[in-house]
Amino acid sequence: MISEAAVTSADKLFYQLRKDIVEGRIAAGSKLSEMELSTSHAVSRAVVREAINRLDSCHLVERKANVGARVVELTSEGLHELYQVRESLEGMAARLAARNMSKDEIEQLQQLLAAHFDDVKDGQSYYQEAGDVDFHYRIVVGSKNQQLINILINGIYHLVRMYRVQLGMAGPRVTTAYDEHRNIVNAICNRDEELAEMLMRRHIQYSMNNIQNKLN
Amino acid sequence: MISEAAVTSADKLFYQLRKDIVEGRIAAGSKLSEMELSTSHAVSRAVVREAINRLDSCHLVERKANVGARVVELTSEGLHELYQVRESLEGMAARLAARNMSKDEIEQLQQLLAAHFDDVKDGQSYYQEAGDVDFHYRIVVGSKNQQLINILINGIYHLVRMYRVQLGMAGPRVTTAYDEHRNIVNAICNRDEELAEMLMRRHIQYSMNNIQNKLN
DNA sequence: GATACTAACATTGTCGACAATCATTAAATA
DNA sequence: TATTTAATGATTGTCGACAATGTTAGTATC
Repeated sequence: MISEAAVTSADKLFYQLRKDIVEGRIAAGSKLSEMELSTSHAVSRAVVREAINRLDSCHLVERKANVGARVVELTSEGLHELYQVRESLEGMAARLAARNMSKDEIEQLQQLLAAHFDDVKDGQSYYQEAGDVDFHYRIVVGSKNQQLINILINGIYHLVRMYRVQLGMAGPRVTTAYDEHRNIVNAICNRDEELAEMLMRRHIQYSMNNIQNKLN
Repeated sequence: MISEAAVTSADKLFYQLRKDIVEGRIAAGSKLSEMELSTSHAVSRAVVREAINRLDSCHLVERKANVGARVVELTSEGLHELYQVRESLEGMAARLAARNMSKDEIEQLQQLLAAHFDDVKDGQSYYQEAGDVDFHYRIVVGSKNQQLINILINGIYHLVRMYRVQLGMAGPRVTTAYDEHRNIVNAICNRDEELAEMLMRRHIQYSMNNIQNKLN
């Protein structure tokens, strides 16, 4: 989807730990011991420290000086706050995508949606999440705003995925999410910035309500 | 304004370098040499590396593996992108502030505005920027959204300040900005989320247009 | 003279050891 | 017995040295 070449050891460890945290192999709220990771992954503490620093950058762990780093906890408030930020940023992304996406990019987006539709029709809800992620990625990238792309893709999305993975995906939203996606694409295709932003914000609000239920 | 206790050496160096970059003592686009900083600040390269990593986290420098870190460049596009993100996030902050600020906090905000007004009346535009920064800080904090607070205050604001400091503050916006602030406070006081967000977004758009002129 | 290769240099990445700080436990005192 | 204090152990912070990579200058070849 998006290539992240790991050139240095710290890169590799960072990607590995990020994956382990997002997918729950390292439990939420648990402590990250530098020594332990150092021995288990066969690298020096320096690269462990650098990896942990980067996890801190994308808000997956919290560091305290002279104490250590803990994986963030998944709470109802945290999810709420995260999705408010997401609503705001992705709303802007949709607006900018309507302004800046090329005809080609829009066409590809429509094709993606068509493929997505076939999956829904055939009842293959298995691919739904990957499709959803891909959809949002393309719009964010289509905004052409590097700052925005960076904050969302290198930062917030991993935390979002952590909530989704560890709380389990919802079922009955598959088809309605498709309709929402279609309307957003139409707005972008019509270069209607205002509508694209509004629809994206609502889409994310619905999405949060859907996950929120799992947490209570 | 907001206390950041520097407990470790890396903290101190990070704050120092951040200040030097924001205020232009370390030129935009220049390279950060680990050895050089290590000797000039009398610390080991390990703390320099940690400090640089943190500068990377708040988008003040860009790192390339096996090559090094450079201070970001100040470009017209960069400013534009930054302010689009700011508009989106601070708009949401104003909305949430209208929802979540306590009566006390709102009253303090009004007092701040009154003091600000006295300054404007007396022609002391000198304090205008500090006042403006303080104003925006309080609304962001008033949102009570930790994720939002973190992204803005520990991340974006320093880059914003970098643009403002190095491009010089604008003059004729002092009084009109005051009016905009007053309207925003009124909306928050009336718990009008919709209006608060809209006014904040416009306020930031105006603010950007004002700085944009300096770059061309 | 321009280009490709090579070698020396400079810079970043990684490592293991030591110093500083925090957490825990045990002892002492009220 | 509850609370404070001291000492011990474990963990993080910092350091200097070595390894790996990128850069540059010089040489050779076409």
